[in-house]
Amino acid sequence: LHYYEEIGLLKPTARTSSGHRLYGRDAIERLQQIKSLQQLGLSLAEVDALICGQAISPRKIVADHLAEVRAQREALDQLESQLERLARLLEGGETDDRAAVEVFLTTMEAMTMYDKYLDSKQITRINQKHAAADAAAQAAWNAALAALRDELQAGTKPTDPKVRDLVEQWHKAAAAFVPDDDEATHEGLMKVLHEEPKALEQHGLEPELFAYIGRAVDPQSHS
Amino acid sequence: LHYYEEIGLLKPTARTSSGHRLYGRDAIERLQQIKSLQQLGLSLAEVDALICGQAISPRKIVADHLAEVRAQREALDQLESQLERLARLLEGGETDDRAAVEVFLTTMEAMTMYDKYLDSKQITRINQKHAAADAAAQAAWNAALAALRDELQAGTKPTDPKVRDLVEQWHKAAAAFVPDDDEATHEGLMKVLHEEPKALEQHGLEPELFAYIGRAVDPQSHS
DNA sequence: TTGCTCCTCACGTCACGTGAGGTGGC
DNA sequence: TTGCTCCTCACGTCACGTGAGGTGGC
Repeated sequence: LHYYEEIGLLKPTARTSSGHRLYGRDAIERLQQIKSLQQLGLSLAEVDALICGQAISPRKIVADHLAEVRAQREALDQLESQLERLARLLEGGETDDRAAVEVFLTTMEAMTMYDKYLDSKQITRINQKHAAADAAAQAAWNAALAALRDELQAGTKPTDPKVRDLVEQWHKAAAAFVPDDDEATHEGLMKVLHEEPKALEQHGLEPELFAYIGRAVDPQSHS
Repeated sequence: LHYYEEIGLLKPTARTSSGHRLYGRDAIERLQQIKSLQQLGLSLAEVDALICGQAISPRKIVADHLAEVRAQREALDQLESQLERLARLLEGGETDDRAAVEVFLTTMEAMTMYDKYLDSKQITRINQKHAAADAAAQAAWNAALAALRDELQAGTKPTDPKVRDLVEQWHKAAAAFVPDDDEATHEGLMKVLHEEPKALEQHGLEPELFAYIGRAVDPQSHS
């Protein structure tokens, strides 16, 4: 209240001889106006412009503010769903706090990585599919990768039918985790895996193994 | 970036002989972590607690923040609809800025008054009904009030059948503006009119006229 | 020599909140 | 005399941004 006086918004109606502030009806009404306008999210500078009769169009101020509030709310909407996503990912995790922080930071990193290549709808769909996938699908994925790793270490050529067969199995296992009706999602995921080595790591894939699979699918590829 | 250093969040990996800061891979990774956590809406103090390994449960932090963000978003939702309401009310109004400010402040005042007695759903319904009402309904309302005002000035007793008949007409006109299927809305509106003289004024009713109508409806009332 | 970036230090932002130290009215 | 509220003045908040004035590297 003293602050409003300092910036010239609200003057006490009078002062007692000892200096105490006295507020009359008019001052109280003005205070209520100020508070109402503030509740709309207007800054005190804007409130001042309106109340002190700077002849500014209130329609414009309200419209501008509405646009701003809409933008903020949309940002908060997005933030909310991101936090929900994060909360779900952390749900079953570590109970030890130090380890949990590790997981947390890694998860965050993964999320920002995926956000670079996929939009929020695509990510939501991937998460849904991922949550719906059962343990068997996970096991199949791991088994295919382990077998491929063995072939890589044994020096089997990527063009070998055995390898191609394993890659085929791996693809089938992957299909349980990824929506299969959207080409853009597929492309985005492949981009992540190609350009972010850390993303490979988080899925239990070494870059060498990924390159090996790549050569099995497309023998012309050089990477 | 200098600020992060000041509060001890991020140290440059090294300095050149002339004092220029050099940031290595590790510092950049840390910076990305900081930025990610900030984007989630965490304060730098919380980021510091997480990153510097104060062993704080990230699940709790995320859950707390999610609750906070939800509350903020709900507040913004409400603010948004309030601003929309205000924008609609100002839509057809004054083009002169100074007069518009008057209307604006009066409208604001009315809105805060109604908000004290009715919840947002009730207000939305009233506004819908109000917007749907045609000019004839408005004319009927005005005519009934004008006739009642004449009877009051002529000294007709409120118990007179003529007056009761006019009050009946006024009630019918009012029904065009107010949802008729919710008792609570009715009660709230009556409370506003009884306790806020300014609300009466905004509807073109003097307190004396309102009291006169009150006596016509309920002769026992003393006010 | 001329720009250029980087340095440090300090102050401003926004709407208050919180003391420190003092005084008037009951 | 004892609490109580009110006064003024000044500094803190949060995450920087923006100068002022200076210096190193090309």
